[in-house]
Amino acid sequence: MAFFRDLVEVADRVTQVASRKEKIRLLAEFLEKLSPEEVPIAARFLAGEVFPEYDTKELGVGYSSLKQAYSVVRHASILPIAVQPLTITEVYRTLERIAGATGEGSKNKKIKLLQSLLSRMEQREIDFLLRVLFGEVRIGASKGLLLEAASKIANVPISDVLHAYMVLSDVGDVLLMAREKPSMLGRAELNLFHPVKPMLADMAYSVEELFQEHGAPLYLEYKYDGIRLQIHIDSGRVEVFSRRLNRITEFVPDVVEKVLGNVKAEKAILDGEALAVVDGKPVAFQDLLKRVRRKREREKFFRELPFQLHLFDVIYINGRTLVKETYSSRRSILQEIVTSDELLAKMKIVYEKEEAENFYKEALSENHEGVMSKRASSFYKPGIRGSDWLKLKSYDTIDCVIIAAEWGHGRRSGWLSNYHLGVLDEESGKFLSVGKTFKGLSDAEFEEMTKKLLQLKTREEGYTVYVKPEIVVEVDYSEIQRSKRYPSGFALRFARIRRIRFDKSPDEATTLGELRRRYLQKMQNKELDEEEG
DNA sequence: TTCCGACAGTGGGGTCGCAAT
DNA sequence: ATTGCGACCCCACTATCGGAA
Repeated sequence: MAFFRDLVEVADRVTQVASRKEKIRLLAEFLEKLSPEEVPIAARFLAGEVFPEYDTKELGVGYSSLKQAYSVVRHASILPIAVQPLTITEVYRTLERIAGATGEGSKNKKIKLLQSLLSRMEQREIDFLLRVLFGEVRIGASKGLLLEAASKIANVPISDVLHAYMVLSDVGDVLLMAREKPSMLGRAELNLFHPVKPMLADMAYSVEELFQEHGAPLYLEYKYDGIRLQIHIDSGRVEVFSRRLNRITEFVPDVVEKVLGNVKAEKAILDGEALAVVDGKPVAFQDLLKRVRRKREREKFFRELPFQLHLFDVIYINGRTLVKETYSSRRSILQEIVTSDELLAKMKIVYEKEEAENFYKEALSENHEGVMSKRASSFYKPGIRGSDWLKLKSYDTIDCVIIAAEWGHGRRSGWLSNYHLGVLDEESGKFLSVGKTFKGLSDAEFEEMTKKLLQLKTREEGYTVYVKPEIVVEVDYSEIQRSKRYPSGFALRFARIRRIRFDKSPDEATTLGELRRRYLQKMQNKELDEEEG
C-alpha cells in the first residue's frame, strides 16, 4: 500500500532531473513497488489523467471548481496533526465519487468532496493533485516516458509496449500488464469496439518537401476539415469513436447507415473523416461543430448538416490486424471492401511535381483543407505523430498590431507570452481584437518582446497587460471565423506569429475592412447573399 | 561530431449540455 | 430564460534529450 505523498515525492524527483533516461528510471523504480491495484492509478496520475482514455467517466471539475474548493481549504488554517496520510487508492476512490455525482446539487457535492480530499493533504500533495486534475502535471514526463518505463519494468522492447498501448489505449492498463503479464505486451490482440488511438500526421510546407520526404510516386489524399472517425463493425453492429476515443455512435446515424450499406466486411475497423456538406460544399468547421454531440433538435441538425464520410484506412479485417501491413496494401483492401467510391477519401498517385501541385490546388478549390501524403511502405502507428503521414495545408497572412499581452505560465513565467492581435477598424479608428496567439516566437524573442511591451504598457488587469498599439506582427492563420467573443466580429483560427515587424508602423497593419473582404470572398455565393440580406 | 525524431509544454477558437442563478 | 463552466471538436509551434547518421 502506497501513500499519495510517495507519488508526489517521486513526481518532484522526476521534475528535478533533466535527463529523460533518469526520469524513466525513477518512474519504473516507483511503479515496480506498487500493488497491482495501484499501478494503473499512479501511472495515470503521473500522465495527468484520472480515468482511462477510453472511459466515459467525467470529473466535471475544472479551474473554477478547483479554485472554489481550494480557497475554502486554504483559509481553513486548521492543520491536520494526527491525520493519517491518504493512500493513492483513497484519492482515486474519492475522484470516482466526484465523477459519479450528477444532477441537481451535483456541482456543490463535487466541490464538497474535493474539499474533504484537499483538507486531508499537505501543501505539496494539494499542488500535485490540482495539476493532475488540470491534466498538466508538468514533470517533464508523460505518456511517452511512462511507456518507456513499462518497457524497462517488463524487460521487453519498446515496440512490444507500443503494441500493447495500441490494443489497450491506456497507459495505466499498459503499466499493469507490464507488471503482471509482461510476455503478453507484444502479443495482445485488437478487440472490436475497444477504440484504437488514431495515427497522426506531421506538418509539411511545400510539395517539394513531400517529394523529398516520401519520394516519387506520392500517395496523395484530400485532407478534409471535419472530424476524425474510427468505425468498428461486427456482423451488422457498428460503433463510432472520435479522435480522443469517445463513443459517438448516436451522433452520427447517417455515417452508420452509409457504412452498413456500403462496406462489405463481417468485421472491420476503419479510419476516416466526416464533414458536413451543404449544396455540395463543405460547411465551415464551426458550423459542423453544431451537430457534433448535439441533443436538442437533433434530427433537424442532422438533416440540415448531413455528414459525408471519407474513409482512408483499414486497420483490422475479419480477425486480421493490419497495422503491420503497408499503407498501400491497406488502401487496396479498403478499396475492395468499400463498394462506393464516394465513401473513400479522394486519392491520387502522382509522379511529377506539377501533378502534385494540381491535385493540391484541386483540393483547395473544392474548399478542402489541403492534402495528405502517406509513405506507401509505412505501417499504421497508433497514436504516433511522425513523418510517415504529412499534411500540407493552406494558410493566409495578415499584419496585426499587439494590443495586449498575458503573463505566461510554467516555463514561460516572467514573460508576456500570449498576445492579443488587433486590426484597424477604419470607422472608429480603433484596433479591434481578432484573437490571441502564443505561437511562433523563440525564447529570445519572448524576452525581447516582453521588454518592449512593458515600455508600452497603459494598464494591467489580472494576467493581462494592455499596451499602446505599436508593435506589428505578421500572423499566419488557416481560417477566418465568425466570432461572438470579439467585437470585431471575427476570430483567426490557428493564428501564429510568422515574424515580428519592428520595421512596420501600426497604420500599415491590416484593416478590419480587408479582413471582412477576405472572409466574404471565402464564403461562396449562397452564404454571401445571406450575409448581405 | 552533427543531425533529427519523438516528447513535453504552452496555449488558441468554437460549440454544446448541464447545473446554478 | 440566461449565464458560466467543463468537455471536446479542431489544433501549431519551440526546446530538449538522446539515438541515428
